[in-house]
Amino acid sequence: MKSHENHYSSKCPITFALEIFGDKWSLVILRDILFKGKRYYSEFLSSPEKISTNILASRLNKLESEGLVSKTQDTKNLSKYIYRLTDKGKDLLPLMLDIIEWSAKHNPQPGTPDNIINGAPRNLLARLGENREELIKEISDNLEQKNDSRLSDTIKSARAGKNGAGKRN
Amino acid sequence: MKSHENHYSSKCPITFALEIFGDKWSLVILRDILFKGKRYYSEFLSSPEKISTNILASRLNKLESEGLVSKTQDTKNLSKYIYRLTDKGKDLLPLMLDIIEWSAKHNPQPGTPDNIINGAPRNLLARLGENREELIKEISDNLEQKNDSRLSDTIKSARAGKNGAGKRN
DNA sequence: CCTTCTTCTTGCATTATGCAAGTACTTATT
DNA sequence: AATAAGTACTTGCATAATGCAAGAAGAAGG
Repeated sequence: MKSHENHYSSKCPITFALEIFGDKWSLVILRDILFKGKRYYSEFLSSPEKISTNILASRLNKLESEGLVSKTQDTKNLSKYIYRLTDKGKDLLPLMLDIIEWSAKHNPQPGTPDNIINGAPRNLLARLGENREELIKEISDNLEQKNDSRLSDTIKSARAGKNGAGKRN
Repeated sequence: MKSHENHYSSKCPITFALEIFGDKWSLVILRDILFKGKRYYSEFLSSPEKISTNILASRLNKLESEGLVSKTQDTKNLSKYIYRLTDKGKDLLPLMLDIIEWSAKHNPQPGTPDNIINGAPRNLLARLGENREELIKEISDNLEQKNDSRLSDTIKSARAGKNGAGKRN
């Protein structure tokens, strides 16, 4: 990046944000971490959207350099790296929930199971309407959980994704 | 788009949303309508981000076909068209406000005027914290206003943008 | 060792975006 | 009426971003 294009300059907040995560893949990666509990390169690769390896590497690198994601070596397997959200990355949770709500409202999907409303888990949407702040805190607090048994039903269903009748695309 | 790529299929809400406005320019256009009160092609062209004419035309066309924006001929000048947000487009306002809040928190900008916090108007941020729903309703209701004199201070300052000490980039 | 796992990198094809010029219609000016 | 200026685009070509397939390098497992 040339110095006169530095985005830490006087500019609109929308432009600032778009330069950091306004591409085709960054929010998909953040979704995988936030809602699917993913942490490894290979886990991101296995998502249904099929990001290619070079793009994934470059996005993870950018997200790390922007301070949204941290990268640490897995002490149990030195060829693996653990990607986690920083506080700056976790602060995107409200935004992600807004996207989910908007899509749930405007993406009519006939014939999906009862517990999924337009691609979003029903109880996640319900809790969004009831107590948004509580849900945000719960998801945020549970980010480091490795064992599903300690997770709430809301988070479990969110991580399960297309549970029930999964017709893939 | 091939039929098997139709985004109205069983898929995650994040992916659904990204296919509609997850590009470099859509949210910039929506920002101009929501916060700057812009409605004409030439007004979008004059934004500091300098979108090129072909991209602007194709994005407006896509936003219209996705139902976020409506296009009507200006009865006072038949060579002009008015672009407005539909309800589906207006429903992105909470998302836009979250982006603004995130950027305001994480985009440190030294030496900007007192009324601008990291690129966002101070009183907009204040009202976001105090009564978010009221602010959303106010901005939404005032979208059709042509005459600035009837707008609240919050909306006026938001539309003014880099008011005070505008160093451009 | 030798194979497999894991995280990338590299080279090349395809798609998206950027830039400059041109077109068609409408409005304003002379 | 003729000309110029305004407005919303389109078109052709250059550059940049993304997609795909293969390969490289260190770690783990047998």
